[in-house]
Amino acid sequence: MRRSVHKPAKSQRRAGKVRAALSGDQIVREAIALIDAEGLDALSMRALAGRLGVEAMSLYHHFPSKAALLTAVSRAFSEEVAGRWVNPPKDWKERIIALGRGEIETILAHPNAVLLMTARSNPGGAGYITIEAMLRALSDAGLEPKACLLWSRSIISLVNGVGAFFVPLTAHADGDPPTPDPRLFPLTAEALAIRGKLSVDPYGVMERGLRPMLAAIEAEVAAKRARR
Amino acid sequence: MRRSVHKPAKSQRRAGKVRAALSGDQIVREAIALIDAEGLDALSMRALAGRLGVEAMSLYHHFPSKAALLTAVSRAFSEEVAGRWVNPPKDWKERIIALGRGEIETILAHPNAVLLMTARSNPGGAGYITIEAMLRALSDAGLEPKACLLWSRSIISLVNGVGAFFVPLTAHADGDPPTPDPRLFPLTAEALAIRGKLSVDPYGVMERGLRPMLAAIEAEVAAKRARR
DNA sequence: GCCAATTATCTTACATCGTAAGTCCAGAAG
DNA sequence: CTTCTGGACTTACGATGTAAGATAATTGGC
Repeated sequence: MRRSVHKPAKSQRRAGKVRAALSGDQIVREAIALIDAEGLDALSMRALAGRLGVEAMSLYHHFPSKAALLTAVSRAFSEEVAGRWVNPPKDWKERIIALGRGEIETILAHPNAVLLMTARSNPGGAGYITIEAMLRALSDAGLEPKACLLWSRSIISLVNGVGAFFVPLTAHADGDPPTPDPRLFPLTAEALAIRGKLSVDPYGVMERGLRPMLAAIEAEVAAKRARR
Repeated sequence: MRRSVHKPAKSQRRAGKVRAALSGDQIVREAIALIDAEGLDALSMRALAGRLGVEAMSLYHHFPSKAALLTAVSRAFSEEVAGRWVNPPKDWKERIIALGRGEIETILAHPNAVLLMTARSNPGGAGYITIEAMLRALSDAGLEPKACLLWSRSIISLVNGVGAFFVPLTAHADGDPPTPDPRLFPLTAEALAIRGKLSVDPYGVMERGLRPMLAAIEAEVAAKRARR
């Protein structure tokens, strides 16, 4: 038994020719491909390794646990959102709307990952780009840090919720077929009936929900300035 | 010693004829207790059965699958929201705010179940009460069904997001400790620092985000009426 | 009260999951 | 070359959801 070194790899050789068969990025890419193709539940360490032509345990040399892998995947999605955010508008309101659009685009591009994207708020690393951009926009609006935090949360929730609404429902493989009784819940039944054939622009829906909030923020800042 | 860590049923059988008297409602109640006490991940069929003095497979006579059980749990939470919604206000805006308050109260009462409550939208059965109430309020506001559906989604997302924000973060045992680099993401780092010591009223935050949306709905209805 | 039918529970078993521990090999360093 | 070492492989374990069937408790008919 030798002394165990046990250190999460930070090596990252800068020798430009190392042809590592497996890299963290490659694993994350393949994980996303698997999720897109077969759903979040299909992402097991063995299945993912199989796609990479490798055994399951090999993945643990790049991520300490499956949870860490999922965090990395979530971070990759955040980066994708940031990537869609090309030449951000100067006006902070338009900037926030553009951010929201990128978020929804990414959700719709990876419908099977919607839970990952909406449930994990702290992706770490480069995943903070979008959060920082959001806070920056709110800060530019004139809010102080605490208000930035609270409003950002409201905005992100709204955007994610609208995005999630527009991913095609998964035909609920789980649980029940819970169609509401039209006599007890007439409006709900009608809403569910429309639900499928709804042809509206997700970004328009987001914007209609978002603009009133942005206007309220503007008014809040103006009011505080006037009071001072 | 491979088995029989617990076997209460057998002793009961020996002692007499007292049976576990298992019912769907009781299972759901115990599931909620387990989630509240030990978290969502701790809810396994065996653990739940153990709490009920029963074997795991017995649960399958009341629910066809674990997913169905979770749906039933989610429905129970919806019913709890409805239960908090005593004497609803006349004004549709106040009614929506009251609904949102009940939702957040329920989320905060069951912090470990926040994912269940926010991710499952179709609880079925009596769980539709709150959705129906929300749609009814929007309908009273003067919106037509399609607009009701879209706006309800925005409102629910906002409310759930604000509620989820205020559940104490679980120090997420999984994944990474993703503190952002303050040089790259100064605002994010600051926000995370405030995050813990934030003392604000969740309901106030919700209301501040919600009222602008409700005002926008009112304006939308008024505009359409004027146009006609 | 007794027996058959029904219902709810238990037993056993299996495939799959995440992952701990240890083995093995190829390439870099001396 | 030899040695070191990092990454991939093998094996194994406990936990999970649940299918299939055995078994016990309850109920309804007489």
